[in-house]
Amino acid sequence: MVPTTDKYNPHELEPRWQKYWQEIGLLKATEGIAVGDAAVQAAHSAGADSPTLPRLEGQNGTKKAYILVMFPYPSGDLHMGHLKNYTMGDALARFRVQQGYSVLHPFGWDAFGLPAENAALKFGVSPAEWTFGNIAQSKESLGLMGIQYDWSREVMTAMPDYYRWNQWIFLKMYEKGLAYRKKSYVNWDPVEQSVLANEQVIDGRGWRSGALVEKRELEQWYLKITDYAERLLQDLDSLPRWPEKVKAMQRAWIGKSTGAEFDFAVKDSDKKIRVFSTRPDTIFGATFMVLAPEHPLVAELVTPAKKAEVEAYIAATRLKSEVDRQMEDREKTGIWTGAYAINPANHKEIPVWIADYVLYGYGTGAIMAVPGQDERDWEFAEKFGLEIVRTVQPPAEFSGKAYTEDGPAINSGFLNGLMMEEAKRKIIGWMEEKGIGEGKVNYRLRDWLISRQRYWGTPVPMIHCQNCGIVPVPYEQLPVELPTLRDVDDIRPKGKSPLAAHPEFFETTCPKCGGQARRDTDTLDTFMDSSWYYLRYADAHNQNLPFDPHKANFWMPVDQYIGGIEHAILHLLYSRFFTKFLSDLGMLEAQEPFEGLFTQGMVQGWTDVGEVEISGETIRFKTGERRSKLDLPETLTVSDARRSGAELRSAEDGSTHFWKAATMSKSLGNGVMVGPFVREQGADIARVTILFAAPPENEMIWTDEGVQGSWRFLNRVFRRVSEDRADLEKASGTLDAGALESANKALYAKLHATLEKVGSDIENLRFNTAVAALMEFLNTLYDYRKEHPVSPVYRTATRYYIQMLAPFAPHMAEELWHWFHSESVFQAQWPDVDKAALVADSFELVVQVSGKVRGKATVPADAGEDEIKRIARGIENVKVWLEGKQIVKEIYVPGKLLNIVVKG
RNA sequence: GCCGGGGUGGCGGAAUGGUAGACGCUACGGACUUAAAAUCCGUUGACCCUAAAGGUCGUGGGGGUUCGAGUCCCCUCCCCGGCACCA
Repeated sequence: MVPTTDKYNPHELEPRWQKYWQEIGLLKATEGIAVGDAAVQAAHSAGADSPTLPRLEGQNGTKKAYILVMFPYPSGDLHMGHLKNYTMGDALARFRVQQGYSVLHPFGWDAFGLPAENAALKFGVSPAEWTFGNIAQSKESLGLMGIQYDWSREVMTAMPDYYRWNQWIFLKMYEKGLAYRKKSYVNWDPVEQSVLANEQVIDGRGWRSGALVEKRELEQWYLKITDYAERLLQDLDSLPRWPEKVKAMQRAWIGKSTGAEFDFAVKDSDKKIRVFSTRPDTIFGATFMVLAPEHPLVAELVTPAKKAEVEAYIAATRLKSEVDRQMEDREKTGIWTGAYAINPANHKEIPVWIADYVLYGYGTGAIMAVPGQDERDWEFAEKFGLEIVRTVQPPAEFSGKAYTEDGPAINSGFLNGLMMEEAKRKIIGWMEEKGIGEGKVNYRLRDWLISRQRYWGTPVPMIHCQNCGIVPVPYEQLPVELPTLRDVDDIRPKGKSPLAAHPEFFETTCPKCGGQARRDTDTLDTFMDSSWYYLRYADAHNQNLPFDPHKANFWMPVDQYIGGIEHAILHLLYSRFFTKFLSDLGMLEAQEPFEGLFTQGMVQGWTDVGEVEISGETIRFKTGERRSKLDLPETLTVSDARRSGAELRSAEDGSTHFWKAATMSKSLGNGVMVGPFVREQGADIARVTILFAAPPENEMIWTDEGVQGSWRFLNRVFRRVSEDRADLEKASGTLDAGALESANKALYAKLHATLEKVGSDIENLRFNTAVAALMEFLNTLYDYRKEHPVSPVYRTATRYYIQMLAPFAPHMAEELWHWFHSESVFQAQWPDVDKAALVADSFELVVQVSGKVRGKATVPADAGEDEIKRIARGIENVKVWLEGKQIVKEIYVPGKLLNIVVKG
């Protein structure tokens, strides 16, 4: 017998039930078999009191639910901000368990990466030790919150039995021609001392270090994600349960544009300049050309007279960082090469310029400039006095410069009079006929630069042999293990991989010729680790493959993925790419990894930004550290502060401090830490606070008042059940839903309405309204008990109530459930909604006169329209408003409302 | 500039075209207490008028569709997020 108590005491009951869930393996996932079925059946055959039949069709008929939260970088002690998405995932997973689904709710660690290296450098511990320490701490916090995972499937990317499959996948990609090496200008992060992929450079800065990236010409490994560009774009349309925002960002990143690629001959030369344009129809208006300064043709085209100037410009461009190039406020610069090209459409000679507004990395690195139809070209032409010819007729009222919309072609020879689309078709046909070009689709997406010059990652499984060139490590030799480096100086970034200083690692023999060879000393981008971890959960201990396709096919796709918006492109795009690749390999049926995606809002905490001085309307900060972290100016006005939601509070020493809600973070030190909070207040209180305070996609502010509210609510639940306990334990007849009267009938109806709402709200992750419905129904239970004894309906209501509470406050629900039942509340089937109960036998009729509410009456549900009208006209106030008026028409909405439209 | 999402009480926020403001927080009043806390009960969009009732206005602003609009359509302002010389 499980011990029970009669006073709500989270500290006592929470650890007890956490232990119990571990013992019964509540979230142990099993392919194709409903979790807990055996236990449920045993409980039932033992005659346990349960409102519904157990789910017996588990073996083959059970639906699966794969609930996944983005696995974290192991960062040690967790605060409430970390816990929000885990709490959401846990509530959803528990709900699916209650519904009898086969649930996979796993957890793991994105354990490779720079923070561990940085910590190693700072504290002199090995990255592995630091990581393991953090994992232990984080796990403890998760446990304290009662968040349950199938820990038997825990994944840790820094373990050889995980990253060997990174290497395996990399080799498969190499076999398929999707992993390749090339020399190119790459993004170099001077702080991380490593290269970065395009996606990892935000506004010209490293996504993690924030350092301005430099361009370096290096030979690196790439993954050919561009081969999948079209599918990555198209399949976004197959994801209705993704936020529009994320899909829009991915579409923009892929950046598909349709146009043509074609050649311009160079005057007095056999060279050709190839350009890409989305508006080939405007070719007659091409009055000059522009090449990117890096374009290789520049050196060949430049005339001797212009050589010095052009070279100076190229040199100046090279000195500018990406950010500089953008910060110049778009003032166009450029220089004429002295050369001319021939416009193939009208055979005019047009000058060839170079300018840094043309990017070498996109299209062909050269453009035909059509100032009449392109704002940038117009600006350039205006500045340098180049010819402007309109080739699309703007509407009469048009007063701008370049006209970029549709219209009939003019000054365009055989295209004249055609609208844009038609003109495009015709000119592309003409180009193809003449052999100077063809229709072309271009993508902004670049291949994924995957090698990194850092230690704490997966070694690239490649061998460089003087005789044979690049040779892949044979599959049977995997994993290529990362050597344990103990000396901090061995780890320190030096501009090339730390592994390059370790002959014991890189010295090897060539698998092909057996001669002396050298291992690749770079490591793989850690985003590779997270691109397929969700598949490893399906089969976490497979020694022969990354995962068994059968198991992956059972669980995939992930039904609900929950995580932060910061991965809208990075992780989510890479994962979609990997899923498609593995699917092409025949490893997986799913074309998309995540069927439902939810991006949760941040958790904010009230933060003391620092002491301020106030003179009149002006607030001046006396301290600066937190202020600058929050991007606040040194002085601001009182009204601006108020408008931003900030508060001025007096400190104990009499000074005034500036307080503001800010995202909880380690660096601000404003996080409500899980351990201390749960020990003082309780896990269920924290869970309810997180889930109720705001819609989950919004940011929420963690406040003491919110915590108070959760405490009050849970106490009221506990008190209600506890006060009725003795009566509820007594047998009190059976519930006959069809024979209920008045208050009992109303309670039953409200119960089922709540049941339906809570169920659909959880499915749609609207936890805040689900909790609100539970609060509302609790008020109903209190109201009922003021006037009525514990009855069969009330017993059922209480029982369902505990079940409905369970996803949110699982510890309390389990406690209360065990007062009356011997199995877990999560093993009792979620009740079915009695649809008949939702049909009331009377309703409150709203009577409007000309659209304004003038009266209400309770009427029988089966009242006919004529009777409704009669009742409505009998209402005193309605009579007053109808007095002396002529009824024009009456609109009756059955079960709801009657609108009497009058005139006069 | 372009794209995506928003604008509802003092606050967080509810509302399949059908009673706007559910639920909670705050505040105020009351009960309990020697007192405080906790708890419980009540009030809490603005305004008018009440003995009871009732009425007017109200979802950023302006127009429209409709018997009826927070919700649909057009215009406009503002806020948040993303992208931004991508030819």
